[in-house]
Amino acid sequence: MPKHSGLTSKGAPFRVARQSRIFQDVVDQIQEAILSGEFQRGDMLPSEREMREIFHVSRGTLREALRVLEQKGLIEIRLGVNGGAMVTAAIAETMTESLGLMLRFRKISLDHLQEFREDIEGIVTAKAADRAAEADVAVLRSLLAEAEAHVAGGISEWRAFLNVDKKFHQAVARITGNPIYIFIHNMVHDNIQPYYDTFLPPDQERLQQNFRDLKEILAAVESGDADQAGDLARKHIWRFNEYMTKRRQEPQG
Amino acid sequence: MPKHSGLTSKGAPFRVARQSRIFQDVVDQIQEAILSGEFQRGDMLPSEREMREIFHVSRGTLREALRVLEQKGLIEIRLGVNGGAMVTAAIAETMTESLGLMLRFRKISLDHLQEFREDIEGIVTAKAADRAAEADVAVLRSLLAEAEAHVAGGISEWRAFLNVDKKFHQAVARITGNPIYIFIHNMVHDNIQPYYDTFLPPDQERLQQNFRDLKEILAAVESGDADQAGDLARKHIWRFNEYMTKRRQEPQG
DNA sequence: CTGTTAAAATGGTTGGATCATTATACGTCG
DNA sequence: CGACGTATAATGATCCAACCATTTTAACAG
Repeated sequence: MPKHSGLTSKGAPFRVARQSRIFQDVVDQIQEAILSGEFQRGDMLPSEREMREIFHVSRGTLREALRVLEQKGLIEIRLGVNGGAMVTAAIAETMTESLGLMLRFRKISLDHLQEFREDIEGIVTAKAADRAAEADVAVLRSLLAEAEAHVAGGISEWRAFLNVDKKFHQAVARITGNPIYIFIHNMVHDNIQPYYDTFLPPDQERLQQNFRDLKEILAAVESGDADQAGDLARKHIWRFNEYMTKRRQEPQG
Repeated sequence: MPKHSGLTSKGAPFRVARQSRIFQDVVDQIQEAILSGEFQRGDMLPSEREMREIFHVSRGTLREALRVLEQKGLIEIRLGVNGGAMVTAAIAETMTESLGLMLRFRKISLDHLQEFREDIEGIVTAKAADRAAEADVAVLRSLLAEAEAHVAGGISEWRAFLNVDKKFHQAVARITGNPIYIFIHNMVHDNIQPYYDTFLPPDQERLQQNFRDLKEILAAVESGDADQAGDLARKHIWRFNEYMTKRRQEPQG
């Protein structure tokens, strides 16, 4: 059971009524202050010794509250003079970490994640094809040119190419205009990437294949053909997944 | 920046090298013990006073570590004798909470979430139509019958109907065989539900419409028509979103 | 002006004491 | 004997006061 969801879910009119847990009250108050905009991203919370007096709690209790807020991705704590708790908004990062935990916990497998990634990439790309303005397409063209340069450089620029590839897909996600797709896309990508790094050795043929994929995807987006753009994106991811899966099972043989 | 992702992402071979933070070391050790299976779900960690001696840290430091693990969804702490830190695996719940934070933080809007939900529901249902075995269909049929009974009961059973509706969609997600879809589906649902409760008053006509939707979706799944199943599911969600959006803007005038 | 050093602010850690909660064992009374 | 209250002990929650470690800033020496 989550300690408290954003709104009282389930229609149940009662809360768990757990008194105790003073630090939770501190967490709630600070969280509200942040969410209400009273503290903006980048603002510093008062020092621990000040807040200790404000809330009338011991420093230990206050620090437990700060640990929770830090883990939620709402604040970041730095050391030294002028240090302290700074408001951040790294919620997406904590979700990425949670997905990583699920993977390591075997609640989901890499295969599952790969399947999901195909779908997300397909949907996102299809939507992008529907909604892309000329300026958006220009961004993609620019990234494609960058990628082409790295292809010319051969496998020595493999990593640089992958970096541009990531930027390309991020740019596509951004075109949808819906930040959830950007979040989900990054979350999945960041958790799959380490496996690519481990099991996908640099390879000239795959470098070129990848580039051709991007080129075709861009063409489909340009022409506004959502269905084809989606299909191409799915196949693009699928190819990589397929190859990685093979490589992943070879070594263990 | 996330304190540490599941694997060293980005290919950067270095860590941030922050010494300090003894509690982080404790967090890492306990987390590893849990992820490695040394502690299974339901197991109890030693008491604070025991762990204080094991790790050679003060109780305050240890408690900060436990707070972090609790917030991560890895443990749950209960009070009283026989209380203590119990290993749980409520990672999905923390992600649901994080999505709620994003909503409240205005990093994403309800409209964005609704769009995403249409896509997820469409994909999931299409996949279910592809993969449903006879036993799976039987479960859906049973749920549909349950729903029908509540429809007959009229709007007084509105909430009961919604409950079955949720179960139906969850069952569909389960048919995909991919736990990510279940997670994502629940995460989105649980964050949207409160808005439905607030802005969608019970209504006989909508109750029947909803039931008809489920019936059609089941039929599509039964016949294995993935495309139609996906379309129906999308439209099903879309209709509700559309209506809610209208109602949501009326009161504000 | 530059490099070094001292001071101060701030988070991090410690130890010990006490309070609050709760399962369990015990005992009392019907 | 059984139901109900009560004492007990284990465990987390909180507090307090001191001290350590890190880092910025200012003062200072050359």
